[in-house]
Amino acid sequence: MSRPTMDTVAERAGVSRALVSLVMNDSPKVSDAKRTAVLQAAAALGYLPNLHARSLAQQRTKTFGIIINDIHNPFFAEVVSGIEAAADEHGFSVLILNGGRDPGRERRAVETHLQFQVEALILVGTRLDDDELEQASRVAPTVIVASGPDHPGVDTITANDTIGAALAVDHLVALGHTDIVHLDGGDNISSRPRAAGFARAMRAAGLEPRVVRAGDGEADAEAAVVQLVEEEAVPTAIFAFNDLLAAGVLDVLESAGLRVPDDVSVVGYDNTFIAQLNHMSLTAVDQPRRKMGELAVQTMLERIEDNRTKPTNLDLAPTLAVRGSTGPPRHDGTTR
Amino acid sequence: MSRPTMDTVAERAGVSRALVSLVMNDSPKVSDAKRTAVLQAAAALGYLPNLHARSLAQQRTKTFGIIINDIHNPFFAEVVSGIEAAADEHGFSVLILNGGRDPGRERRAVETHLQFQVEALILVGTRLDDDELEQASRVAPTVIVASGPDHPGVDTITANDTIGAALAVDHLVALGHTDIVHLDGGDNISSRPRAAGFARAMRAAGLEPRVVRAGDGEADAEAAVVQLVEEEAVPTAIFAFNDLLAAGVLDVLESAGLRVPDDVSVVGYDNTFIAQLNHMSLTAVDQPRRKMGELAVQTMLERIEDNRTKPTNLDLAPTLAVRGSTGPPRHDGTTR
DNA sequence: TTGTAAGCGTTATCAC
DNA sequence: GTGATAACGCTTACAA
Repeated sequence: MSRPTMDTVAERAGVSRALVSLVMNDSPKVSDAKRTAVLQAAAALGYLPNLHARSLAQQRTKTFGIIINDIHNPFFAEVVSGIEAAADEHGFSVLILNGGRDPGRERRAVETHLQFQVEALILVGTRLDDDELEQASRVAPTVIVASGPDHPGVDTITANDTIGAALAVDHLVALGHTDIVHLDGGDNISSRPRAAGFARAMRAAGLEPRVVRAGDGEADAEAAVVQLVEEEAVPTAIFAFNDLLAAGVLDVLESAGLRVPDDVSVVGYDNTFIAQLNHMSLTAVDQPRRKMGELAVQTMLERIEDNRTKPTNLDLAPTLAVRGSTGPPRHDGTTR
Repeated sequence: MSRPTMDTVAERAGVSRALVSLVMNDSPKVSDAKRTAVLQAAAALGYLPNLHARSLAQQRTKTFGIIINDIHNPFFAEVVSGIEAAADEHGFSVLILNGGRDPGRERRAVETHLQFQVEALILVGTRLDDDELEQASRVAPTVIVASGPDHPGVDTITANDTIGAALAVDHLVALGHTDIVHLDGGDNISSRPRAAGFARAMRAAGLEPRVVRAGDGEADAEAAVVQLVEEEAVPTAIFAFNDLLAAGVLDVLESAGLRVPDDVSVVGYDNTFIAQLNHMSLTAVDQPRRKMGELAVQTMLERIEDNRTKPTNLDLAPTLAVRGSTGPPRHDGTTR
């Protein structure tokens, strides 16, 4: 099962190894006769170049290292698609490692990527702290995607949480809601900025912001909503940290005998395919995920090829996808 | 930004490069004094071994190449988790490439993996045909996961579709259903065996199987269900090819004014988190995804380390997760 | 226990 | 156009 090498091909084609190398990298300065001879030999042997040897000799890998915080989250999958498309276009390969929501594992993933000599790191939804990020960025250009804008030293691609939250609030206010609660993301890295954006938008509308701690999973909805019900403080609208949490909210409200959107309107965040499922039909803030992936690549390319050194911080504008989970409040702000 | 090499470390620690290598692979035959000297030098320099150089010298990579057919499908993510865990346990790394539902892209991914000298290929939900699979398996041990059992030459890990379909049918029959329709998976590679399992289970129960062509996405439900409604042939229960399709079914039934499970019971396949969302509450056949991933690794290990040569074909037993989308039929088999 | 040196499969720099 | 030959960074006999 030992694979053929350039020498094998060279011998079979009756040429030197260097010639084979030239053919493989389709150099113009090689005669047609030899070229076809080499290609034939290679095909016959099923020759595939050894990337390790090439990287070593070339002193570059044309490879990006991606780390996704959670392979299960559909939000990240779309970012990765954007990265892959853009990388491909520029002749770069992409290595994906799964952070598994675990900082320790993510740390090891960074190390693995660096050992593979990737030319840049793209961290999607990272759990690493600023020190670690800064350290990594000293070894290879590093960009973080979708993890809040405030990380000194590294490049960042984000979608503005303040604007996103305002989009949700304004939509609800326009429908006539005045009693709106935000269920926050708990420990999630984006929890704070999103909640801050909510508070700000509410105040701008002359309303008092109410924030209840929740989390970033479906299961985190229950405690929060139950608390609201028990305190008889159910609002006419709920703005959830993300789609998954919103899905949980939908469910708990239903069990409590409250109808969406008749009794309570619900807004999610991310606009993943969960929101898009017609059965959920969730109004949600949309982050331009693919675009974010593409920009991450572009940002890294600027570092590698045009050796930019000044940090980039791109903050994109989210949009709102309006669906069936929001409507005008039934009464004038009191729960039934 | 040029990174330190073993020579840099050796020089700094005042030893030979070979000694550094021994330390890095923590060989027992090196004095404590030199060991700490080397480790200190390495740490001070931020030394990271170059994996390409190592692979080249060692003539092995201790790496598996995974290709997932669709990074967006939550079913595959779980299989990958199982693979990662098992690989990790045996000191193997894992490289993930995304097939993107596109055979051409998957073909290139196989090639990339082979160029990286992976020691085995794990194809999750592949779209390649038997010829291509056989060809790949001649270069590196290859196992396919979750793509139907009939692929000569390569190892396979599957969950039995016949049993899975029977689980669904028997559950519905036990509830009293006699009029059950299967919406199949269209072009999906698992469509045929699953439909065959359905037909078989129905006949075993003395019932006539009805199969309607659909697909493997949410959007594929509409045409199929609309057809049933228009022909006034709506059954009391629908067994969908997968969860996504079932989600679509739920939605279309709802728009048509039919209640689940009162008017129609619905069963999905895969038991992804979509089924588990309480708002969907979908009864679904469950495949042991993690286990399948673990077994894939084990199967490859047997080839690599114990040089097994006989093909393995593991066919696991699915189970049924019963939820709110199934219940007894309202009437005696006629639609209202 | 440590060092020397050959070799892994490429690419790149020269001569020819 | 083509072919030697020296890197690339590491491992691994074999010597010392």
